[in-house]
Amino acid sequence: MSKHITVGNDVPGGASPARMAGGERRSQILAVAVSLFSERGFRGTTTKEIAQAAGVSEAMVFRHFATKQELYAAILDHKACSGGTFEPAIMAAAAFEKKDDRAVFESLALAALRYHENDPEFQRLLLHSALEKHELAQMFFDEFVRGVYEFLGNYIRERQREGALIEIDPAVIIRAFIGMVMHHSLNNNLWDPKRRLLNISNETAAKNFTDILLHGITPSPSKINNRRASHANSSRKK
Amino acid sequence: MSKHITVGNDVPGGASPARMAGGERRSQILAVAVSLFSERGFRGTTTKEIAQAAGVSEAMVFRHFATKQELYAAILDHKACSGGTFEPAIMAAAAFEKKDDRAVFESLALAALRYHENDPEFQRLLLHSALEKHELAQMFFDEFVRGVYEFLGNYIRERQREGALIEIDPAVIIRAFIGMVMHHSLNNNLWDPKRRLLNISNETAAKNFTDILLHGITPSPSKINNRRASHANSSRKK
DNA sequence: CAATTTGGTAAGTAAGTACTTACTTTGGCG
DNA sequence: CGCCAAAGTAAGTACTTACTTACCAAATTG
Repeated sequence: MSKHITVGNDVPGGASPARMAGGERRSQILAVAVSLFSERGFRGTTTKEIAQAAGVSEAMVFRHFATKQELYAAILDHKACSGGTFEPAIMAAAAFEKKDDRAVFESLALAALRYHENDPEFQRLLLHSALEKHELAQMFFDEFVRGVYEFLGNYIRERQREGALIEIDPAVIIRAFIGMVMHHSLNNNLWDPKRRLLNISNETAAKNFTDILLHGITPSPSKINNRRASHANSSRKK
Repeated sequence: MSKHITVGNDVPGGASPARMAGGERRSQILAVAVSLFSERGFRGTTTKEIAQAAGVSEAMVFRHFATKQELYAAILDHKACSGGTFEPAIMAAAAFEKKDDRAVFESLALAALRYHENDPEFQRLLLHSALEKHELAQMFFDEFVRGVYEFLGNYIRERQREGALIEIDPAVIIRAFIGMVMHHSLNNNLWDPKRRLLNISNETAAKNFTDILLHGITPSPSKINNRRASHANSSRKK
């Protein structure tokens, strides 16, 4: 009889007249909307474009999401909460306990760099919503970024008490380090996707940023004989 | 037929119903457009809003700027070229010649921080145009940012040859430092204008970022007795 | 097989949108 | 003053946008 056709819904190119189950279609619309919103922003994306990209009529979009705003909210919600934000605290937990400063910062940087490389839409989406003053962008900042500052701040304060780190306002240290990492991601995703100014792997970036944070760029006398051999840094290959 | 009621052309603010000279009105329209575009982006701002904000009819906007695009281009042009971009090379020229690394980086950071504080619209405008993939944002990046990388890169390479700086890819150093500074400005202007996470003066920020860049955050053995006394780090206050 | 629900569409609508046209006012200058 | 160019406007135009309405068809169920 009627075989339950699990429609191998191949959207791209070949017009699939596929009739999807409700939830499926909904999440498919969400997915294409994510990429369009991140590309063009909320105001720059039309519901017609979303419908076309999903391969359905505009009316279908509005069956699943009452308004364009609701669709946008669903996306930010999904991205900021369920989808992920990569929980750096957990990833570096081991390093935290061992008080291995290098590992703490390097693994944190690497996680962030990898996350943004794999999901560049996220950064664009967040920037768009911040510029458009969407409340959900503020919410993300308040919850997630603040959490990072508190967690890392506590770690730094402890290490300062132990004399392992010098006495600079921990918030400044965090801002400096997150600045290196996020600015680098922003360059890769937004300003210089061709990597013309700087083309290094995430691993190299994380290592170098951590080096700079921990030791600076001036030679410390006690370590002159201890300088690292490898740099293999191939920027500016144009 | 035509009941030409001359609606007393008064602007709500009790402003002048003035009839302006051409150039004046043009730059006034430009000014209000800057603030609207930076607030809502190109697509998010209507020509009607611009006209209303300038206190004239829409037709006047199109007399001065043939299209909305042209108006936008004029703005970016003005902002990126004549208006300013603060030419850091010149500002730090003395420090460059003296090879005073601290002064070079600190004055550069301070200039950038001050510039963005005085003209936060610029950063928003640039971000908007980058997200919207306006060619002029790319042009700004190619010309200005690339220039900074080349200029600073040459300086760093020279200092590395002299043994005053360690051998890290200069582009990485520049990215790291610009990252600290720009990310801090972005936080102040976009994410956390209330400075809840970190509230420091531009001077303190420039000094601390330079400290971190040059010496890192771990105590260098040879300088233990030489640790700075003052930090007065007062984040999170007020 | 009807009956009913559910995925889907074509063709609207009202309110924008960038941009134009045809016209009126104003100020300066001989 | 008279006149004319420039500053200004009201009221369009052609098109797009978010969102609706009315209808269809393919499953699922009894």
